[in-house]
Amino acid sequence: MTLGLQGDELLAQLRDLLLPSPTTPTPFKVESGGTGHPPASRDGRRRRRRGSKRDREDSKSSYNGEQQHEEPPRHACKTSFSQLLPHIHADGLIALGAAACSSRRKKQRQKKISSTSSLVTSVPDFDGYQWRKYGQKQIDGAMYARSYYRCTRSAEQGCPAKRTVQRNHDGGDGDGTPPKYTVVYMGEHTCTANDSMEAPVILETAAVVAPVTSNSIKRPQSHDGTAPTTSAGSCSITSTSSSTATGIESPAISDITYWSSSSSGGYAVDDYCRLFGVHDSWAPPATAAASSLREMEDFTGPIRSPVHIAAADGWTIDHFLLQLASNDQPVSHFSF
DNA sequence: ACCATTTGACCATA
DNA sequence: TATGGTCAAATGGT
Repeated sequence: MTLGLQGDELLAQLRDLLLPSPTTPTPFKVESGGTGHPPASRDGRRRRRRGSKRDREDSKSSYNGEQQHEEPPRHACKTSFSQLLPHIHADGLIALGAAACSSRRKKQRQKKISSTSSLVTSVPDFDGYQWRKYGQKQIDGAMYARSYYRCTRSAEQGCPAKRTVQRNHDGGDGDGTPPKYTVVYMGEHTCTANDSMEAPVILETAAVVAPVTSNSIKRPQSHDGTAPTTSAGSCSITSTSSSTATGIESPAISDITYWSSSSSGGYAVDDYCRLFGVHDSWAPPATAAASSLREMEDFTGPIRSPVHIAAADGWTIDHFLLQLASNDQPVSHFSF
């Protein structure tokens, strides 16, 4: 692959981008404890079980046959996040509702995440973080269902980071172009990567066609044909944020990156595009309320996207370009 | 048996 | 009321 250019320097930058966020001290303290709440009224909700695959197409909701992304191993998933949320007051989250402990009826919800950013990519899965899917929904007017993910560490560390992935209308429709997905990130990662594997990494995915067995951060399980994970990489990003604007300048990205800023927190999901020559065209999601988009000039925030480098021979190669920056081990490459 | 995924139900907000 | 977002039981794969 080619990280050749100012390798060390770029890595250093990447590291700077990566680290701040995950390890950024947060104004709040999340307690990872309290997860072991009893499954209160466990059946407070589910009544009937739909057919295994899908037995209701007429239903207004869900499953549209697309969007199956991987799902990282769930950690303390079943431990209700609601338990944690009340303690979270990160810039992005506003806890709504009241205590949510016993009944699901009182489940807590948070909304209004001020820090959001979106990006369009053909490989939404590899963004260096591990996500756990917690829902999928057919959005009104959208051709494909939207998948909801949250950081796998949300339970353990109360990381408020979330993201939604939705396939765009265009692309991937047999015309040879890989499907594009609009990934919207919400909230900042406050989790600290302790485990080697879950450390924020920049992933380099060299994919050329072929349904790859890329095995970067996630499990191969849902990587069947529908899995968007691999394919020629490309991306562009839009972001509505601004808080930690201490980014580095990436003079060369403007032509492929757009972002809008309006709130706080930022995802610089993009540098890697520049760094590794990933290209993509920004396809403004039809309904994307992405406000004012403007060319990205000063780039800020941590890198959260995958790095895709064209691989020869049609093989997909995933590399972990960067591992936790905390150690001075600049780069680790793994080829699969 | 365990674990990840699916997906209808539930809930909050617009 | 409509829609989006979240929960968690059930399913299916390993």
